[in-house]
Amino acid sequence: MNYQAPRGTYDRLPQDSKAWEYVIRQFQSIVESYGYGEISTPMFEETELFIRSSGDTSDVVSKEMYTFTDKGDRSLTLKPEGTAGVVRAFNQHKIGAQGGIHRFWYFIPIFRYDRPQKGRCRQGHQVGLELLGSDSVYSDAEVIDITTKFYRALGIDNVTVFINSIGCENARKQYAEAILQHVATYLSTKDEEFNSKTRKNPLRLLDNKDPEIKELMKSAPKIDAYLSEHSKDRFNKLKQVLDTYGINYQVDSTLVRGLDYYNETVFEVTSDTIGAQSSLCGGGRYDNLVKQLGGPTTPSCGVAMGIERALLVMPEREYEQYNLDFFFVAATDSGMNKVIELSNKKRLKGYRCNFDLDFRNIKQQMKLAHRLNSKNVVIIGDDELTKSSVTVKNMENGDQLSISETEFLTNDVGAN
RNA sequence: GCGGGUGUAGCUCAGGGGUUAGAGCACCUCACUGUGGCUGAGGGGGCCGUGGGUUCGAUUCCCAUCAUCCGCCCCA
Repeated sequence: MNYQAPRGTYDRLPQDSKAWEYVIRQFQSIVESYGYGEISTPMFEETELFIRSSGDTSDVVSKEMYTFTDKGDRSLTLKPEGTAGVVRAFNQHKIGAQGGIHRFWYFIPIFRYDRPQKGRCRQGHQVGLELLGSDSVYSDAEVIDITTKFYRALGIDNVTVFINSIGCENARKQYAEAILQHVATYLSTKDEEFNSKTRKNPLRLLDNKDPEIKELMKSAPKIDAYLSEHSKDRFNKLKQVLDTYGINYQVDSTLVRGLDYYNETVFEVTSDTIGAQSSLCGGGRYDNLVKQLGGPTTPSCGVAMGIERALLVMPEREYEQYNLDFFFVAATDSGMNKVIELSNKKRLKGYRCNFDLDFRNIKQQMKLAHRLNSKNVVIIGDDELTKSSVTVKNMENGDQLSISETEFLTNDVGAN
């Protein structure tokens, strides 16, 4: 029997990890420059948590969750998104009890039972951040600013953020009603499944790709008309602040989010180069979620960015070519002890060192050094042993020099 | 969950109802017993995804299944 990774999952091998680590490092250094701290929550939570936060009509909850019952008969779910866990931890540890603003970042796997496709896996990975405790438009702007900085750091040019305001819950209800009225005649021609799906979340019609629906939605009412004065002012202020930041954005009044907890500002960055899964990240405000999950009133916003998708659109870049600084070669058996001694001393100084565990002949050892991409080879044979010296060979240009052992250990010869 | 494409060597891919299934790259050995890459010569490697059917005979045709890719859907 040959085993393979479960459908929709993949192994990340060392050669893929350079790009991966680069992405994570960029994210981390950006969010840390804004004072965000890492939060790590369990990979699974009570199923109820996700149903309460994302909403039981969302596809994520209704058909994509990895839910299981443990031996204590608890219903648990591998997390399909990051926000719910952070908010749960925030409430559990009473972090918001004294008020104030709290900034978290995370890097997590997410699990969704869905048909695998380009940019879509059953175990995906996200980096994200949550800014809890501020209802200021400056908090929206900060999150959007970090998002654009992140993509720019990855070399993804001309990042455009699509933004929209979906207002407060009340406005959304009224607007949803208006949409339903607008499509009433059309709905009467469709089957029951489509009808019930549409009635549950009418706003999804806005970004539907069906040409017929697209045409129909052109004449549909716009959300602006249903926004409260407060929401409108807020959205206008946000646009001004984004201008101040110099952020490239575009208002898209059809932009809605699939998870129920969002309100007011929502945003997304897309790419047309990765096929159907064009969304690189999604975020927005969730002013009621903390309270809804049992905490204090805590207006908040956040964003989650898909790592797999970022990697798809990211331009190729050169990563460091060498995996080792020194590969030690023992020309004869008597050199082996010295090889171990010197490689360990160099390792303690932070150099990446290795040698042939099988101690084959010098030619084989050289080949191995080459294959392991070592910057230098250090040759230790009988000559070197009697002179207490080493021969250092630069593997790029083939230059070779003989230096004393002490000089080799104290100098940074061959380091660069 | 629905539709379409593809599964042949480690990788990229040819091929084709009939002895022993190919190429390029990679790998190993030797030329080269204290020196990798370059060159030359040689070599190892395959249940042709899996299960069933048709057939004298299937890796090739048919069905199923699994995986993978693309689209729908959904979303990151």
